[in-house]
Amino acid sequence: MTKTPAARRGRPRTFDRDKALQSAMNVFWQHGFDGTSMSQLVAAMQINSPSIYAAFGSKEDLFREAVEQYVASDGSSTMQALTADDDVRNALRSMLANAIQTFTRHDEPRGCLIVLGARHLGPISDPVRTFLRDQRERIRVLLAERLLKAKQKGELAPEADEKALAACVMTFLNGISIETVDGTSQPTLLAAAELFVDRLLPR
Amino acid sequence: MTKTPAARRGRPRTFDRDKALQSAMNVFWQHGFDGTSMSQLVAAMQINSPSIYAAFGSKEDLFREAVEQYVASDGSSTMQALTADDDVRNALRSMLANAIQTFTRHDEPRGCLIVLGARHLGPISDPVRTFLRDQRERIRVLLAERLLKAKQKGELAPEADEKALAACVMTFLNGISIETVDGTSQPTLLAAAELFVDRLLPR
DNA sequence: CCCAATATGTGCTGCGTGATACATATAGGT
DNA sequence: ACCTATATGTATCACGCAGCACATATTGGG
Repeated sequence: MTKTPAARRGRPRTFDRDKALQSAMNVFWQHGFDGTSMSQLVAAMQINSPSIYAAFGSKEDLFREAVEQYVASDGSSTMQALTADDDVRNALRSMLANAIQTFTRHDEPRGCLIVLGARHLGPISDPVRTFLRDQRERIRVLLAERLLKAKQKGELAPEADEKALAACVMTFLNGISIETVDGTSQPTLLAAAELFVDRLLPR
Repeated sequence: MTKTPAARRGRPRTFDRDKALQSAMNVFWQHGFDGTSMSQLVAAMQINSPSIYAAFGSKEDLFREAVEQYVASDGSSTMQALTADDDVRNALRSMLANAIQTFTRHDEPRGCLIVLGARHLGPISDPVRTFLRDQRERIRVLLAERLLKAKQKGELAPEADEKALAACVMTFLNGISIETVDGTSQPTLLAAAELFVDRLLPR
């Protein structure tokens, strides 16, 4: 017993609900929930705000639907990579590669909607954003210098790539910030960090 | 020739500029730049907004000073750990441990101001935030399941801790999002990911 | 043909934002 | 004492925000 067409009464929609949701998802993906204003959504979806509210409920409801759509499309392909290959290493590699490509697919990279969606993000020219990025770059340089020194002292294999290692540590360090705010317990993070260092710099 | 006391004219300040800056830093640390309102700053610093503008210039100038203070205090102790120990592994371990403790030191964990400062973050009860955290938790579970399967198939050492490994991958994955919006190039990230997987899951 | 039901567009509301104008208060210089 | 310079507190500005009231338009059912 499939659902009947239901023969809806009243004036029909003049826009495609799925396409409108897709447009909304892209705006949310780029700017986060708080960083996205109704006027931006109105412009991107090409619908006036009362129609948005009528069709989706509220800004928050719209966001939730957008996230579900994201998970079902971009997100699921990344997760499929995890189970597609029989070999764990290949599976992990292709999953991470898939994620990186998804996050950088657009003109202005957006990262992961699930990870950054609750966060505002101003324009790429935002002086605050640029300022902070410079601060982070300094840390990356310090890490590479420290690793280079270790390599010269013979603590690391001569063929070790200190810049790639620094990039690894930097990524891990950035991830820690997300996790702490997420509420991941301190012991869990400390254990993960121990494991990370032990594996990254084998004796 | 040290700088003369300068014998400032006019009505003197009734508040301690450094303490006010410290208070501002804490608010920015907790809520990010956009997420912090002037009224929050007024409440935390115990100064009316005209005095804040007179003493610090603008909200953005105040934020920059707050970040510099952060780098000079909390940030520098983390970075000192990197050079304190002669052994690279110990140095990296203690740096990461120091960072984790700094990020989780307060009632509500704040992560790193440098990493998250350009991003808004609502209250911990924010339904949007909770919703997204749940989505991320699902990914962590999927990762652990995949790794457990691999362990059972003998692809991983029997003593491997799939949950700790999943936590590691999760942290790395979260970090990738930060890096992509930072503008780190795709090849750099892909290389770091390759290196990460190779080291994390040794044959 | 008229009614009920749904969609659309105009224009608004109350609120919080970052920032400031203005009058007043308090200091040093001469 | 008077002038200049700085700090403070009140009260306010114009603006953008999420959301909605209301009238109008367009459909199917009877």
